[in-house]
Amino acid sequence: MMAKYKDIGIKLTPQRLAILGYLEGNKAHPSAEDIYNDLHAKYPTMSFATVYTTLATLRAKGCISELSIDPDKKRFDPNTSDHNHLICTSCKRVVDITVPFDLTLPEDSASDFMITGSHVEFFGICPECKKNNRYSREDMEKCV
Amino acid sequence: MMAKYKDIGIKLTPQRLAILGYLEGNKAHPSAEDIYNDLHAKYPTMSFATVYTTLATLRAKGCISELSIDPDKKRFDPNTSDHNHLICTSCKRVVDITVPFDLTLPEDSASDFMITGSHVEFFGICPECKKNNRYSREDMEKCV
DNA sequence: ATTAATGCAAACACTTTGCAATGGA
DNA sequence: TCCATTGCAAAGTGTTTGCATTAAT
Repeated sequence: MMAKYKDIGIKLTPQRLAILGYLEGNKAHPSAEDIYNDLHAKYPTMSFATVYTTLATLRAKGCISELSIDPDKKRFDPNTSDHNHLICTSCKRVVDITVPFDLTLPEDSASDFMITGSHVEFFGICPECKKNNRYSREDMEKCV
Repeated sequence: MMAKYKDIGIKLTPQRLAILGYLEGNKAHPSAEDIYNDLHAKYPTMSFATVYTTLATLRAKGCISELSIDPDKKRFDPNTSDHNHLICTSCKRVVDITVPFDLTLPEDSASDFMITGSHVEFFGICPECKKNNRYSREDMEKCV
């Protein structure tokens, strides 16, 4: 995410500024629906279409990244620097993992792919779900 | 995936046997649609509903796992043992990575989660897409 | 003034579900 | 026989798109 929105090179409409402001420093890895729901109260004219198209635009500009961490919906991350994630398989909360890992892939394991990146996901049960017993054996086996 | 299907403990209908046979040793990480398309020719009565419900049943029985590697559709893997994946961000081909990684997560990084598993995904461009120039800068930045 | 962005609603893609009919066990 | 499974079609999610209107530059 950029410091000054003008540098992004897109028209700064009130809707886009609201979305940019919402995402700035946001560590919740929100879905499009999360964003719409939270912003619609304050910006009644905010539409789903605008949220979706703005997210697509910001992604194309490299301002945010799209996570396929949740099998049921896309989640968005304003932190585009290299990092990994820890996911609660019960409530789908996602938290950042900033410790680095050595993910050197032996040349002969790469199947002649041109490797461009990697991502580690840890699965688990978050403290809240644990405390409230909101988890089952299935949740624990399920890796999102 | 089990050696003898009887051990799974489900009714072995022709449709389920077809799906089980299709998945056995399958390294393509097919989607429900892939499975339906490939089997429908041979088993004309095979329906989408049966594919979906059978996949859900097999997953609940622990015979297959569901991957959220592809943001647009669920992919299924009959290999339920611990392994990782390499994904072509252009054609969405998924290949197995069997080399192990040390993914020890420091206690203080786990945010009090009860860790239950992990998964590494590598992104890249497969040889076919590379050869046919079926990739863009966007594809290479896109991490599925 | 130009041209891109907006809101709406319809369309789309993937998945799930209700229900009567079927067929394994 | 009995009850789970099937196929169909409808419904349910999440996402994208066409288009007339609006507004940022």
